[in-house]
Amino acid sequence: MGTSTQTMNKSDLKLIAVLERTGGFASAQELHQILRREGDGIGLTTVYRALQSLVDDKIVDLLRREDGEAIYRLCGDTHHHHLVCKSCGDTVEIEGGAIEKWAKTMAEEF
Amino acid sequence: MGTSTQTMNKSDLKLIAVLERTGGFASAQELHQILRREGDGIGLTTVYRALQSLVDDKIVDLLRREDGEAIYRLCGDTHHHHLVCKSCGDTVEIEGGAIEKWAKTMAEEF
DNA sequence: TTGGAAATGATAATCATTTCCATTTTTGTG
DNA sequence: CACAAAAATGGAAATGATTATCATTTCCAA
Repeated sequence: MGTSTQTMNKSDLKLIAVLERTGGFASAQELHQILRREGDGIGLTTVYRALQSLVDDKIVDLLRREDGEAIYRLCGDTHHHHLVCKSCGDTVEIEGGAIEKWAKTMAEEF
Repeated sequence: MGTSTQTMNKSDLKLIAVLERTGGFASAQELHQILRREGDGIGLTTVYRALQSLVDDKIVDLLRREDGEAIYRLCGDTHHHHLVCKSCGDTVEIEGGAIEKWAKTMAEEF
């Protein structure tokens, strides 16, 4: 299933570079367009493959837009937490500061 | 955009009934199959429309499977919380007990 | 009964993601 | 360097969920 190789190829590095440059979230399609616009003839298939392996290697986080489209961003872009829902298995990131403030609020109630 | 009408039609009621009967999450496709299997000739389009309006009226929660497929369940099926990510706007439900236990853990650290 | 609005559902269109597969690039080795 | 095997690449087709269209049917008030 996953192609978790520990080895980083040219495409992986390209994707990391774009994600660094753009910062924040971007979909596979968007990342592909950006690279194309910059003159890189990388194929959409390769973009999907690279993102997949980066996610497998926990170098990139995968989350979802409201419409279900997958969006990616570099792990460690900001201090954040992963919340995994016990019932549906879905994972979401929460920006660090916000959740800790919230935790503090909760702490007062308990 | 949203067809939030406050008025409940036959299809809406059918969908609520299936969701009650099955409990838990189900995708539009699954709900459609279940109804079909039970002899109801309801169309897939209608299932999507009914679910959409139930979500608009906050009668049904919409979440996502890992692969991005939309899944639905009756609001109030279980005690749960909505966590809204500040950065991406995504919303996820967390089962009540789990998050409160977690909050308790966090409380100890603060 | 009747006219119009709402509902329905089959079909086609859309769009992200995957699969296939043939071709190119890299890599290890003598 | 040369060459074979392995890995990477990308275009095209396939897939699958969701949405848009549109002709037909159901509802209901006058």
